[in-house]
Amino acid sequence: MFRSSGPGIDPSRPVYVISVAAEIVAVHPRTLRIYEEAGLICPSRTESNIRLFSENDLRRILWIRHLTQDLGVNLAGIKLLFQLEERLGERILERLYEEGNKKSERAVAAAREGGRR
Amino acid sequence: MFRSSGPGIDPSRPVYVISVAAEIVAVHPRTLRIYEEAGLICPSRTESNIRLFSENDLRRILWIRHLTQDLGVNLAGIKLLFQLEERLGERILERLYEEGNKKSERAVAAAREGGRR
DNA sequence: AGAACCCTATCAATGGTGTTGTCAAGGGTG
DNA sequence: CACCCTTGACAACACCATTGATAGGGTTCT
Repeated sequence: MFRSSGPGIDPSRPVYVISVAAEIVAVHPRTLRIYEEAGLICPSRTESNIRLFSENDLRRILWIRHLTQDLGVNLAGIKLLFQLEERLGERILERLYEEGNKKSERAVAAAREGGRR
Repeated sequence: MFRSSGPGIDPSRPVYVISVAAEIVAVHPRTLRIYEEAGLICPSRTESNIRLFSENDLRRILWIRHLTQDLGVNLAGIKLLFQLEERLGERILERLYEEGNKKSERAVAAAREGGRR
């Protein structure tokens, strides 16, 4: 499903520093920090406290983007949805809104292509 | 659970006109019309097109109030949550946030007491 | 060492949302 | 007839989401 899910590549591995992550998902770094403050994402940190985002983090960000930009849900609503997801087992929201997710994944793939040029 | 769930009283029976319903749940009538426009509530109508709210409608409104006022979720988010509830079977959200609901029910009971004076 | 990035924290501008409020013009009912 | 209901529009107010800039300080790489 994910371009980078090939052999030897772990989608949960933290690799992108905030400026790179922000460029890939086409969002201001400030916004990513706000998402983290709101408890919506939780990127890893290096020993020297620098945020590192994984592919899974990017996917989560694009999912948040879909909810806010396309559906108009605010951050409080997204937080509630994520809490629901935790309690009801993994991929319920995503199963329900697969089209949105596929869109997100295409966007990631495209963005990563673009970021690589 | 509901004071009015006694014998002979149907919580799904449409009885309250908008001004009465608004007074009971302590919300402006304008707000209730906006909730309906947003697809969050669907009160019955008389033959002459006048809205009639049931006890269940009031409970739903107080649930919406809890989500917006206490949790800060916006109407788009609530709509999504309601869609989830529909697809995942009845009272999932309410089971998760029982304290909020009990609060809502106490509020309804109190409001109806007050409205009766 | 210096450039370029990261960190936190703060302030501000912009556009959008939620809620209440009011006005108008018209219909139903005591 | 008075009063409440209807829809539709407009406005005010406060708050939120996003982007942007700034300051002071740390990390990484060349």
